Amino acid sequence: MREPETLRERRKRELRQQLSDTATVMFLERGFDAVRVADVARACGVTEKTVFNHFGSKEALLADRWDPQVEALSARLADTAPLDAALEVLGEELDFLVASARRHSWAEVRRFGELIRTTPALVAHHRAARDRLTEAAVEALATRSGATPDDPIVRITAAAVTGLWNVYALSLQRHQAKGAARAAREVRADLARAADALRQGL
Amino acid sequence: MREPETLRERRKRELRQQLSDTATVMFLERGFDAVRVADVARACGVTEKTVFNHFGSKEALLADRWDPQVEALSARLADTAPLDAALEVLGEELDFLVASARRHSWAEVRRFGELIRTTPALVAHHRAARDRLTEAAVEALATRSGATPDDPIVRITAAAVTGLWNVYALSLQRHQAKGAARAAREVRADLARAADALRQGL
DNA sequence: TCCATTCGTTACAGTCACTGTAAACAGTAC
DNA sequence: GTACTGTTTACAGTGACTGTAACGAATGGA
Repeated sequence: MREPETLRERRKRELRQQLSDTATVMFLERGFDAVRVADVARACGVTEKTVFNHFGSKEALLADRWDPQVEALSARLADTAPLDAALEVLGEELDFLVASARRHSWAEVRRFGELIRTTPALVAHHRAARDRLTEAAVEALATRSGATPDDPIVRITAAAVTGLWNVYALSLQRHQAKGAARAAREVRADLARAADALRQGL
Repeated sequence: MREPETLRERRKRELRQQLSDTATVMFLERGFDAVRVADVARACGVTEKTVFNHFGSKEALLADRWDPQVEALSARLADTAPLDAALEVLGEELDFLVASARRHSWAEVRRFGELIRTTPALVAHHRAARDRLTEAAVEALATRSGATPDDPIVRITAAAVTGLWNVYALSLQRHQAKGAARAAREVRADLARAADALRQGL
């Protein structure tokens, strides 16, 4: 079923990757605002316009983990209870973080989080991604339950589930000083407590 | 306790109001993107720079209802259970909408919502406001319960409560064609259902 | 192997939100 | 009246993002 990749497609994919990787490193080194899109373009030997042909905005250059998470959540929600689905996805995300910490360093991972948290434009981008997550949850929950995506129960469930990402982000920030493994454990515990609260009712 | 307002202060307040009102009308008439900040400035007999002295961004020019809602929610949460507090605030917001519909017209109110929903920059602004709401809820809940603002239970509660604004927005959109009074009633019902779901547990 | 089409890159010109600064110009306090 | 203070202005920038036309290189078919 999978067509062999044509040369044009490979070049495109590789350039895209190079742009994103280069930009991410530059952002981490100098800060998001201190890097101009033209800088990233020059570093990759292309025109500024080319960058915008590949990415819709400067923020989109940052290699973040949102798309995989949205996809993972959608997939899980098809056959798992909402809260469990969220906990599984976030658990995998923690695994990914710990693995990243091994590949690079925990300090690097922390700096990445810090960058997102302290850059207004990236915070906004982050919020947009969260909305995409909620929308995906609504979609999946509606499909599963046979309700319309307008159903208030579906909506509030999706919102509550997405709230766990809130807890995740803050808990991670809170426990990060304890090191990768320990932090991951604490975050898991916080998430479990939050999920229990939702299960039991407010 | 209240100092009499000096002339400078009055001028400032009035200009600010004029800028916001003028901009809002222009946005509704021509669309957000078709109005340049310089246009608003010119319409008010002032420089573009002056506009930015009063408002931090073009989006902030739009007269929205977020600040009062954030304040109202904070206040209620001090002495009311979270879900009830949210329902009361949103109920008052519906009253306000119905009153606005009487003052202007329901069509006008709908166009305002449409403007916000269809303009990406305003959607983003809206998301930022929602975060402020959540943050205010966290603050109030933590104070009330004696927990820290980092507490996962506090966080998830705040997120779930803020989720009701999600339901509100969508429910309003869904029922708007039925007219102000009827729509308000339906939205109230949807909110009550969503709140019950949270109370009972997911 | 040649040709036509397709598609990404480039050069270039432009828009517009937003910023910094210094000078002019109030209102305010004494 | 005079010094002080806060706001507006004129002006000159920055940088993200867009549209367009020309160019060149991969592609698919003859």
